[in-house]
Amino acid sequence: MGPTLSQLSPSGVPLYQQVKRAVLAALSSGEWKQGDAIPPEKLLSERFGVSIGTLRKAIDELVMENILVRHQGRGTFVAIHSQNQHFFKFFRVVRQDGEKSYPTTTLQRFRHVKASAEVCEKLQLRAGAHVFEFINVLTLHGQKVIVDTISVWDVMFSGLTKQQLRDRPSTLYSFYQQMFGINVIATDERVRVSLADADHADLLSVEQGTALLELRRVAYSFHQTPVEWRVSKVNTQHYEYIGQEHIVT
Amino acid sequence: MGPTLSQLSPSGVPLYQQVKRAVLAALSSGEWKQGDAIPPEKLLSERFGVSIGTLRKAIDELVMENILVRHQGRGTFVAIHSQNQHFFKFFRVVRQDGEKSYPTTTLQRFRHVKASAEVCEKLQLRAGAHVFEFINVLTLHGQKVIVDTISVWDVMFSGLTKQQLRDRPSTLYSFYQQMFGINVIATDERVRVSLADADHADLLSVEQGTALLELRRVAYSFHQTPVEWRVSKVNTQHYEYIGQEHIVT
DNA sequence: AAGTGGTCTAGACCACTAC
DNA sequence: TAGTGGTCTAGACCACTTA
Repeated sequence: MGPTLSQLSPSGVPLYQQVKRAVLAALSSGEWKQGDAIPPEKLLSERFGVSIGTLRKAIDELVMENILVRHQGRGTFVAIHSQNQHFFKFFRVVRQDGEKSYPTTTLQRFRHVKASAEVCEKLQLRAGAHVFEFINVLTLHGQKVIVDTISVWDVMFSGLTKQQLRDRPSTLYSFYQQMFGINVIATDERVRVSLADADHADLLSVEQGTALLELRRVAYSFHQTPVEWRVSKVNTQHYEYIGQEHIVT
Repeated sequence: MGPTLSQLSPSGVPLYQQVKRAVLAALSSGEWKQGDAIPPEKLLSERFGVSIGTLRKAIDELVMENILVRHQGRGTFVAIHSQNQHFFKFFRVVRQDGEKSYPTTTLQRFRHVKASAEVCEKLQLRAGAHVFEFINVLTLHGQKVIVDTISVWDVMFSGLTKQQLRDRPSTLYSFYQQMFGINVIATDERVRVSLADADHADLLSVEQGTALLELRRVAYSFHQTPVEWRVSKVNTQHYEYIGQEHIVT
């Protein structure tokens, strides 16, 4: 254990933000892994040399960002993506009657290719970098509703295979965590309309030229590092996308 | 001023949440209006009979929900919708290069009609209630991009006229605040694809049958009271919808 | 019973704003 | 200079979980 934060930095940066950074550092260094309980608040406040109130303010923000989860009486844990409510933070397609359902995934294609200019830009890669590109078809209530085309940097996901993707027992982001130690904590998602090409029409069992919802998403890990580029095409005949949900007051 | 909250309610509900409710009550009663500074924290903590820390926790949550805005050294204010960053919380259509721009609005139609079954459901009105229904065309960078069809309950917006809507100097939600004391604080927005009918094709200068993005939004005030039902049709040829924005960590 | 997070207090001092 | 919100402390007691 090093020196306390308050001794290190009279930098004008609030203490609780320094604590937050230190916790994030411990997370991305792998000191605490997904599903782990982190040390109790009392212990952490001593480790960082701050009061319990300051420590709690730092943890509060990390909880708000879905990076940690608190359970009264049990402890504070590193968030797991496969948990219900967290999953639907990132998966926002529901039936038009509002019914939420877990999708089942079918891996359609898996390639190792040179990244296109667009992929390089979105993933902040230098030109000529290679990516794994794979296509998933998602089924909801027995209907094929979504086609995901996903690109990830081959260096970051070194060793990724078709078989691993097929066999993963959990959600994709949970798989990223378990196999590669990569935590998806935020996304930037844009929506537009596009028309089904021959491939998508086939995969979704619709006519070519059918209007589809097109989601374009960059997923980020700690320190705003982009880790995944995804284009989803959604058949919204019976489904819809949750753009903004009610904030309860 | 009444008795303090802590004396009133040993109900098991956390004090800071009771404080939050009391502040919301003062807001919806009109004691503090949009743009007003609310009393200083010290004073409020005495009024509600709680410590400054507890009072701050209540205010913190209201700030997080964009209902209040803090300015260090100046005070805490009731949020105004026409403020830049707040406006784009609700208006989430941007150019595909990411450029944000304020829309200009043209009122296309204004009617006083019996609410349809769907409108009754969304606004939680009893069958047979009447609404004002009006249609706006929104222009971005000189192009007609969005058609909004908006319904509000006539009782809640009593006296609303075509002329008022045409002459309003500010955003629609700011207008709701100023003229009717109605604060929009949250929305529930769903997105799907639809094809342009003759009317929308005409208003947007596109071919009939063009694929458009369809946003279906319920806007809520305090206590989850629905105040507006809106269906927006967006031409996403050069624009896109922000589904989820990056959370900075 | 022991240990965890959840709430709450009663201050202190600092940074910023207005006068 | 006075008044505001922003940060921070060093506790206390409560509610919940686990054993």
